[in-house]
Amino acid sequence: MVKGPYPSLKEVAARAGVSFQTASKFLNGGQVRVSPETAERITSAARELGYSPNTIARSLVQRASSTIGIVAGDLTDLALSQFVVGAERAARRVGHAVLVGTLAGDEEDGSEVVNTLIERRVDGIIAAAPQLEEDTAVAELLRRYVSVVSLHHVPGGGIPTVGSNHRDLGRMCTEYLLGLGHTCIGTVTGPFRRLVVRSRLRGFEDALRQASIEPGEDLVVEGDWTPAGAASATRLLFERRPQLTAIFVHSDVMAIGVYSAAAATGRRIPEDLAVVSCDDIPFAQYMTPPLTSVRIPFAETGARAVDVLLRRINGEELTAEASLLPVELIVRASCGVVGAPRPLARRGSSSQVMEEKL
Amino acid sequence: MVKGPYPSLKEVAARAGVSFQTASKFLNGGQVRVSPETAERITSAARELGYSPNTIARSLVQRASSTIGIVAGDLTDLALSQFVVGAERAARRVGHAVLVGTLAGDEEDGSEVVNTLIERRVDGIIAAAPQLEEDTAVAELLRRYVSVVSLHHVPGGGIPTVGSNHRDLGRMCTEYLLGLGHTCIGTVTGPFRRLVVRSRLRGFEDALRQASIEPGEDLVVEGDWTPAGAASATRLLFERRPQLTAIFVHSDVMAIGVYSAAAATGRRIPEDLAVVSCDDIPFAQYMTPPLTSVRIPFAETGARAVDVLLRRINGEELTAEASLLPVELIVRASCGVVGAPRPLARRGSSSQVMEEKL
DNA sequence: AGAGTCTGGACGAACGTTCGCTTAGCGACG
DNA sequence: CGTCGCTAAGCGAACGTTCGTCCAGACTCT
Repeated sequence: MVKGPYPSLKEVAARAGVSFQTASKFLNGGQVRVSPETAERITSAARELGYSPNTIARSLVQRASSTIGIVAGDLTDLALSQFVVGAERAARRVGHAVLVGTLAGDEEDGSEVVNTLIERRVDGIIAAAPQLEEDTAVAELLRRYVSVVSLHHVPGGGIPTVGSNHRDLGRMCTEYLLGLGHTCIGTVTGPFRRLVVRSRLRGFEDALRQASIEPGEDLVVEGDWTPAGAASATRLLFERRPQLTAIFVHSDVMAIGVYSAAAATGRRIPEDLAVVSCDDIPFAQYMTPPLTSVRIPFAETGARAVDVLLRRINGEELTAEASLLPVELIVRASCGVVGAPRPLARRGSSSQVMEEKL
Repeated sequence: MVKGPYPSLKEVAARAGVSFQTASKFLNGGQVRVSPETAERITSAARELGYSPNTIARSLVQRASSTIGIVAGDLTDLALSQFVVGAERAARRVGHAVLVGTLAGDEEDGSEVVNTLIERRVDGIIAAAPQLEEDTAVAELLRRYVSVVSLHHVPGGGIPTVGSNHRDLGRMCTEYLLGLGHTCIGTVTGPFRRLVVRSRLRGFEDALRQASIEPGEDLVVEGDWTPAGAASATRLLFERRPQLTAIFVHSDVMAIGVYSAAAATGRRIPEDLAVVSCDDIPFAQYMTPPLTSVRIPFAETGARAVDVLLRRINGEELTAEASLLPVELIVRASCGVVGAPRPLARRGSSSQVMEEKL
């Protein structure tokens, strides 16, 4: 199915009786002076021919593609897909298109994906793949060729990050449980090799110390983001500390495992065990009992990432290494608080300020 | 942060002491004869300079961008994100990149998104947005400019479709329930304006008729893909037919609502009510009881879509209007069948044959 | 009335490739 | 010994834009 070639500026100009450069300036270039008659002739010629500017040629001379690349991890993950959606909309609003490369399999060659983007001369790249935290080859590639903003930490540094303050997040959740009167609180985390996980853990420990509780190592069990892994992690916590009354778990998907482990050991939620989680996926409100969880603004983060990236491309030197977005605790019944949800918010980059205080 | 300009072929050639056209032929063009010495000189010059071919310039002369566009609906939907991942990997494997445009808000201008892709001269477009079923403006645009393959029906026809046979799917689910001995079976569907929904409904009716059961209209209630909507639809079914013992629901997310409505009316699953659903999202196995659901191969469909698109671009006339992929019923406890999951598969385009038999 | 200043538009060059044609050199063949 | 054919490489043109410069005419000012 070969569709006809697109009409070029030359053809439009010929039909309008002007030089193609004049047509170019009028149609695509911004501010030009043409007489009203020629304007009309060019406009209608373009309309009749169905002219559509060839961005490829434009990019070639302007040496900018108006396209940004996103290297995404598992798009099936709700967090990442929301991020991509937010980024794409923001990019489109400012006239940029988005080229995505996925990095699903853990042993896929990230360099290959990045090279595809670089060969297409994207103006910049947004890295949104957790596995890039450990990939020095890709980090090198990114640093070398192109402006980059990342959602996660990239080895070697020098790449600005956007996201939320996860140390704050960990502290907020823990403080919430402490405020409810819990004193023996465990946590089921994501894999330790992830920086977010370690940050949340630090926040968890911060809060406990501030409440004069020693954050024992036996209160922490590493999970693997799956319900099954979280379930066995939870059972381990119960064995170590039968008197445990609250759990801070690092994802809603793992919270499912926490729920089932609680049921399996005869504990009721929230009467015997309070659970607070992270992500606030849509499903959280349909769990029984509905899950209290931290909403992380992934879509907004995507938009922010685009914003930061575009500024870097324009040569702005951004001050903060990290661009922070506030998270919000969505209170539901899993901690025993009933009635209308009472949001407990942390606003703006005040989060950063708070971190610096400690 | 302005990164240095990329080295061009001319620079590589100068360093290697050859003409840039020769370097071009050797590095990017396939089959050329160069002497071993020059080959070596060009190779090392390219390596030392960090040469990366400029696909933009290449696209300009070849009039093909090696890029395909995907117009995607709500990427947050697991089905669509899996589809996109599958498509992207398949495209990359054959040297194509993927430009995505999202169409999240129901009243976003689809034409704008498609225009962005067309201006970038994508070689073809994959439409993966249900809302395009009703958008004639976009349909017109697509038909006019570029090769297209769609996941959904596009108004006006003429655009090949990939996906699964949903009439078969509906029949399969219903037959499964009939085979279990149920005779009063209701269904909670998606919105009727979607073709998939109507196809599944036809399959549902096919199966009932074949079992000599009249498919009464009161057995069908339209849902809106949300758990809340599905819950009230389910209650309506119970009011109309208190003796109902089985429900075929069109998505796992809605199945959550079915479960809660069953609980609210004092029915146990699977003892009093059998539930079979569609999508088989990861969460289905963690519901209580685990949900029997139809696995639809979204990732494979994405890969197939790329395959079909590329063939169309190359001028192949595909025979079937629809390229079909088999679905598979994943049996879990929600229909009362316990023990090891017993997959019930429909293979290949045999599905199509079966549809034609009726 | 001549010099200066706009205004509308034309024109050449460049962006980094690919592609087809030409050419220099060289051995082989009739 | 002239011609043919082959190999390795060069060269010009083209792809569809943007951008800066140039130019002819009309108008203004002194």
